[in-house]
Amino acid sequence: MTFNARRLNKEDLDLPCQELAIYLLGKVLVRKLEDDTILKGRIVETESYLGGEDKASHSFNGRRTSSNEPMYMPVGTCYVYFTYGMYHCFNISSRESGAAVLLRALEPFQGVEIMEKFRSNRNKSKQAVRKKIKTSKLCDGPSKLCISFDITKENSNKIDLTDPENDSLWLEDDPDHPDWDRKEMKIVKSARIGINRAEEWNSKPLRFYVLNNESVSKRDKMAEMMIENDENVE
DNA sequence: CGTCTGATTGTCT
DNA sequence: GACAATCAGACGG
Repeated sequence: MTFNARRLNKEDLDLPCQELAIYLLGKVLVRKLEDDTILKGRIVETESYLGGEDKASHSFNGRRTSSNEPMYMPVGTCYVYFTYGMYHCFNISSRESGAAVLLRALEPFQGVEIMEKFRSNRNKSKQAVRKKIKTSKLCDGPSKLCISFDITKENSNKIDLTDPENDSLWLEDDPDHPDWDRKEMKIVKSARIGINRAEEWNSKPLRFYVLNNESVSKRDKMAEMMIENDENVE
């Protein structure tokens, strides 16, 4: 049951990479499957990947291949990247050409049973040993959210999230959802996760997540302390 | 809670 | 041929 959900358009998303990453926190990713099932999750963790100087970005130094092409496409284009031989990562291109926002975690609230099915079907461990995944942990990582939402390079790469003709994947503003109070949302800024090369870019605060949200993939205690201190000052 | 390791394959050099 | 924007499971405190 949701209220006043509004689909986000080009103008909403037309922001520089880092601003878009922050803007997306609290927004809702919606997926409509072939059988019309609707999956929804609130975005609670994002990362910015800039172009040019950003060594951790696939578009570093203007690098342009058939694979990273969506990073150079208009705002709101999906860039799905296949990695580690078995996982996908889901990005949304930003205003600047060659920059995109990686979605790292969602708080699922609709279609949870389907997500559980997608997740456990991937697990190769024996059924008997298989543990039930906590709802808040269904999408607490960039590849886990792709598995839960059945997002692959094949079915979602280069899709325009703002195209009204596209009814399989889009974003919504959902300010009046009963169990979500936007005013309570505090944003933590920390270093990105899983970046090995890229030296000095490792430390830059290009990851953004909602403080105290159970679905965040990895907490940064130091960064969270900074926020607590800021509160005391006010 | 934290740290470590094996799995697995498309993509680029 | 080496690497990768990860994950699940194992093990230690």
